[in-house]
Amino acid sequence: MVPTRSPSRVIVHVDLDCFYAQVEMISNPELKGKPLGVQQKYLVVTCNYEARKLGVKKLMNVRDAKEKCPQLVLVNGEDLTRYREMSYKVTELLEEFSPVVERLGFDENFVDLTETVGRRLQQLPNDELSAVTVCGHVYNNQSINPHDVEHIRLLVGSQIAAEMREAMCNQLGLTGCAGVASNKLLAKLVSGIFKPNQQTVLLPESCQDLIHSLNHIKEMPGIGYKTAKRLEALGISSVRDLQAFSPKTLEKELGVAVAQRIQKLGFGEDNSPVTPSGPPQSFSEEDSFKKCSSEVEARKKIEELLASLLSRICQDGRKPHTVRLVIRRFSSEKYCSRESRQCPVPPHIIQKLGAGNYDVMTPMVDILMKLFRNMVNVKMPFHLTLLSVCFCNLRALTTAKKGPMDGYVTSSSSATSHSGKRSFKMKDTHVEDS
DNA sequence: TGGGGTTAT
DNA sequence: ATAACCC
Repeated sequence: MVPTRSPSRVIVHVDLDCFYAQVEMISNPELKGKPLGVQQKYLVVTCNYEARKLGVKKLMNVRDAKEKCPQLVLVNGEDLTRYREMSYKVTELLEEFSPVVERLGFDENFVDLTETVGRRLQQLPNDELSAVTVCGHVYNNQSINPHDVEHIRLLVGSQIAAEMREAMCNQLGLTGCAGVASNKLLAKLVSGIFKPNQQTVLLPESCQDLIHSLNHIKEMPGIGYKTAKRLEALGISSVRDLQAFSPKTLEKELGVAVAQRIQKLGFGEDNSPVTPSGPPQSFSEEDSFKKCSSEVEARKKIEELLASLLSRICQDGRKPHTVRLVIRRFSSEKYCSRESRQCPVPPHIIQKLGAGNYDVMTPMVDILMKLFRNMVNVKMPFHLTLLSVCFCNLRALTTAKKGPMDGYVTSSSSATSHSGKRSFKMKDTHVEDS
């Protein structure tokens, strides 16, 4: 046997255009054609292209946006329910093309099309292979080699990407971009090249051009705020700097795992798999505000968050075995510093969660207030700017019944084993059940 | 900077 | 429990 090299992958990154604004325009078609912004608190978190043409940017202050664009129509987007629902419709639609779909936020998905492409090529007679055409743009306008199998595979990927966008438009009324390449990093980078509602395929020969088109390492997905700052301190600001930097020194500075991963990113290499997201691992609701400084005030807010969460949990059907409370304290210095406490959801409450129960509210609020007092000394003055409640450690069912099935792997226990693994090590703070 | 999410340590 | 990353 000759060692056989696995074929390179075909990955598509699908990125919806100004997603929240699109959902709002579907909800209220009168908004179409007008400059529209979606507002959360005092921020325009996203806006449609009419608004962008008039100078509105993402995450712009409402004041600045109105000043730039007085005709701007604003809708409140603090309730994510409709966005979340539409987001999962998109993911489910994409899963029809390949089960290997990974969500990134609400408006982006990666799909591994390697097998789908392989199957399509097998269906094709050999003499038609070189007749395969591209859908959409080719990055750099690079010429296609009809005798290069890798080219052909990516072109078939571009055809499938076009079918995906057609289906999104026809079935959901949504437009978006797509990028097709041999890994997630490159697919993501190339999807943004032609912007709204277009798609682009990257052929391997243009890979270096694509990554060097980035003006700064911070634009590299996977290099965030913190790492970019540390790299800058090392004199690394361009992708070329990152490529040329001593690997050993980088490992000492960032640790071997991060160093090796990001330096590979710098060469356009990314072997991370498209990991099917499946159902969410956690449900959370949060609210930010200028000031919350009393326990009763906090309880009120926590009750609101909890009520929404319980209805979501109920719809999902799975049971959360852990609950967490998150706070943000007012402090001008620390950027985005949050504290949290979590504990197990008592078994008798877990049981009640299915039947749309109302009397879980009171005991759950009691638990959350204990977590609250564990973090906040309510006898001292305090100033919070955010509260968040999170349910996680979700499991299919609570089948602890004894019976003839004991010792067998049941569908519920196998469904639960994966998510059950990750949290048993975590420490929960002890709150006595009231 | 909102209101979410994920994984690694 | 926190810190990093993503949108």
